[in-house]
Amino acid sequence: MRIATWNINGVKARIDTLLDWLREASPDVVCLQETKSVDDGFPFDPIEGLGYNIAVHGQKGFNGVALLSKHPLEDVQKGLPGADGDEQARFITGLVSVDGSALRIASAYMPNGNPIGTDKFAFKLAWQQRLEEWVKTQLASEESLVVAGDFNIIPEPIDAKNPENWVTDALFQPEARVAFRRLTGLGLADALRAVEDSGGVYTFWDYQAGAWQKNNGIRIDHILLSPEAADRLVEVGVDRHVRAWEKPSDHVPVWAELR
DNA sequence: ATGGTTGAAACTCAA
Repeated sequence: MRIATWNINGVKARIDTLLDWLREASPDVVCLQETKSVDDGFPFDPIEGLGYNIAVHGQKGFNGVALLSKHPLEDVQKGLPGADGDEQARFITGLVSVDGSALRIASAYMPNGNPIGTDKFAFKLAWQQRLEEWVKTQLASEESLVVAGDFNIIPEPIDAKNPENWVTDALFQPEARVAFRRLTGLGLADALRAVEDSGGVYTFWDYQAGAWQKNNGIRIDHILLSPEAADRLVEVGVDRHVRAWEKPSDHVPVWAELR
């Protein structure tokens, strides 16, 4: 079964691109981020037409996450626990059942956190802490777990074409990277790093300053797997060709094939 | 150092 994550940067503006990619890649489950749509405006019909069940957690203008699944989607939960009054739609999980075995899948859109030294960066660190607590709870249960999404974290210097350009950016701050490393320390495998030599593999290229043309990219979209899920991992990929399509998102899909 | 681009929705913000 193939599980993918993609920061789509506006699901309504990107619907034709999304449908083209769904037809091409035919993933079983897709975690979307930055849908930038209220739930009522989400383009359910054309996606359902390709055989997907859909769960959405949107808000007006910004953020927004969704799960698409060719298999039954149960026990959907919206929002990341741990902070009263957090209205930002950045987290949705569901239980996907295939052949009698269940997999807990989360679509996560971690705060960007720029600029550093502001309440935005503090919110990012707090959100990472809340995600860690949620993961700990899940790992204590019997379910296999996949946390996929835009983590807005460059884990290591090899995950950026020009790491020196990111030293003052929230995506490359030591505190945020350490928080990401705590997730892998809990036993979650960074799928791409586990299977491939992931140096020089990027998932995001800025729209500005010809970043794509210069391959000035970063790897910030990740698929994290619990030990039982990692045992089933057979292949990982980044669909970088999608970045060259017309009207692309600034992110490309990342996927993992599980037995 | 600055400016470079995009989406959503409102004439600016977040990324």
